[in-house]
Amino acid sequence: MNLSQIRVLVAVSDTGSLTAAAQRLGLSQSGVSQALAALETHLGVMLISRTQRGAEATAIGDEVLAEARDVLASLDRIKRATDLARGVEQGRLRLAAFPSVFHTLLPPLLRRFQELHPGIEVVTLEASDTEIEAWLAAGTVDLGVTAVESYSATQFPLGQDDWVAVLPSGHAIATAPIHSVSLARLSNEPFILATGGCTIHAGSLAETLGCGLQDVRMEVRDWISSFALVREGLGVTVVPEPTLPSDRRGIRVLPLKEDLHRYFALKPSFLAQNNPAVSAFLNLARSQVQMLQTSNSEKLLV
DNA sequence: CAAATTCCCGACTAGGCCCA
DNA sequence: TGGGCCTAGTCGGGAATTTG
Repeated sequence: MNLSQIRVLVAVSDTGSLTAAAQRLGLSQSGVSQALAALETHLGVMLISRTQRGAEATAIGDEVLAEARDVLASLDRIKRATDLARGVEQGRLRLAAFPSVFHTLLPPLLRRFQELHPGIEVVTLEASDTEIEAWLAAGTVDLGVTAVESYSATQFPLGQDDWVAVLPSGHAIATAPIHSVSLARLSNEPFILATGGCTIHAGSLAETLGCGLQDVRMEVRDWISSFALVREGLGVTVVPEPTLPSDRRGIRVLPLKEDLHRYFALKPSFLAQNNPAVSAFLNLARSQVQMLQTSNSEKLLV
């Protein structure tokens, strides 16, 4: 009996098939079959029941699997301890967020993380917040940035956006001598609804305020598209302030009278709670946020 | 509609290669 | 030399398709 056979046993149990286990371990299907058979021969019991529809642990297989997982967990702890002793830090962090977060909150944090942990590979994925939630639930990613209305215990505060109104420069409100406008006032205007791949957007904010958007002319995912449509005079929109374009010709930006924010939270996958790369990233985010808070920064990381 | 055929997937065996 | 892994070939069963 050896560690390779134990890894095969756990992989077959996790994936439910010898082929999938082989793909996970980087072996051939045949190699997995032989390793498993050798383990069963050595122990004298059938651990995995093979059928045409897949493979599943027998009763005694379940008992052996519990011990096998303990063995692999111990091995991981030994590896981590020895890596630490040698000053070697390796691993991978899969991080998902929606596009606007990659343009605003994350770059300084990712840059600092790579400086502190050059041995950890960071894989970033852009998605909508519903996709991110699904990936976190499935363990497809280790960490996700989600937009929330308030923070919960399992989430880690990352930052916040202020919402602003964007109007065509020739619009009656844009030419009026005012310094702010209410979302309630804009909710009756022809509206370009931009979501940025997030379920918290001008529409949901208006619903929260009890007014709702009365005349949504178009719904777009991309913030840049919404600015182009506003510039053409097709409607007004409300967007997070960091997404505003540098070229503001043809549009006017006004703060909202309502105190509206979009909060961002770092959320780890339940499968990644013991991942040292995830712990390292959360620790860095915590220290950066505290540093900025103590310097009286209005926003956390922006 | 039921039986026959074909296709595909998953698993196993035999034989051979590589390396410590 | 033996263990670990690979490729090629084979088998069995379910699903899909064809045929009468």
